[in-house]
Amino acid sequence: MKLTPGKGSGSALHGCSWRVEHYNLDATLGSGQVFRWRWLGREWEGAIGGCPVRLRREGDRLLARWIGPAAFRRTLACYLRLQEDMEAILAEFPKDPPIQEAARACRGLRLLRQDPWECLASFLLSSNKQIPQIRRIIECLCRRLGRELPRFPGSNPLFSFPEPEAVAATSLETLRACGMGYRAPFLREAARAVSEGRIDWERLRRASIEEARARLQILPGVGPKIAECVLLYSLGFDQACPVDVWIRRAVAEAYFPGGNPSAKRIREFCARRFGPRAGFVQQCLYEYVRRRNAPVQLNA
DNA sequence: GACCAGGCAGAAC
DNA sequence: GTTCTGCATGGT
Repeated sequence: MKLTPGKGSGSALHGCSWRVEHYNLDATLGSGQVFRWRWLGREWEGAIGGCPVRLRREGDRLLARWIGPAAFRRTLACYLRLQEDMEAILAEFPKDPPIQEAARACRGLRLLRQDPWECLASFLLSSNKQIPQIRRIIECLCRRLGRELPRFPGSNPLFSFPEPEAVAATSLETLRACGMGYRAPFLREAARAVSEGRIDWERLRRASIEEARARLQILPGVGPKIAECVLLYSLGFDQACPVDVWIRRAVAEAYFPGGNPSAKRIREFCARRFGPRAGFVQQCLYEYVRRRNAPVQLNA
């Protein structure tokens, strides 16, 4: 069923633009912190909170169109973290040559403020998977359990991220049919925990990072890396620092030459060295080493 | 066929 | 406490 924007303000086509500095949209939407944006050749298309969105850069402006209420503009600005002072954030980066080099190479790379449920579910599906595979699994999940959203003229079908209640009520066979393998029971249990209120996002936002981290790691399948992703990308903890295989290799190479530090030692090192904006530092380093070692197709 | 991927859990040491 | 191993699946 193809839906078209109606005349009501809740499903109308809206647009706006912001003047932005140091905002690399391609790097930000393609940097492995989020998996559902797709490049259409001239602009990015995605869905936030059930609203289809298209984004592009033109000169010093960031242009947005969406199908939904006019007030969605504020939601979008929050999601894109447009109010951030990147100069001030970069000033808090460590002065180490490896970090400064990564920061220079990734100027304009931003962090997003995502929906915590979508973020948790996405990174639960990310373990031991490559980004293109993660994207395919999530797309399949949305097609099967999400709802079809209104389309921009000429657009392909777009689906919402499924609600936790929908995932909680789904059979493991249905989940596994999306190619998620052993992660299926982890995803369903997380969906149950969220839908039953055992994971309370507002409470986690107000908690200390230590408490929020511990509460997330109670969930099966959520360890140090996935917990840090949720803390950083959706709950507002900029000091959170996901350490994955890329960060581990890069940090070991730069700071432990000839050594073979354990994952735990690398995590502790990053938390200590990267400072209060460790999440931004980590994102720059991640993007930098991925570009260097395996050129990223940002517009793919 | 071996190895790896935005990891994690449980067993072995 | 740290290290090793299996886990589903798909790509190289």
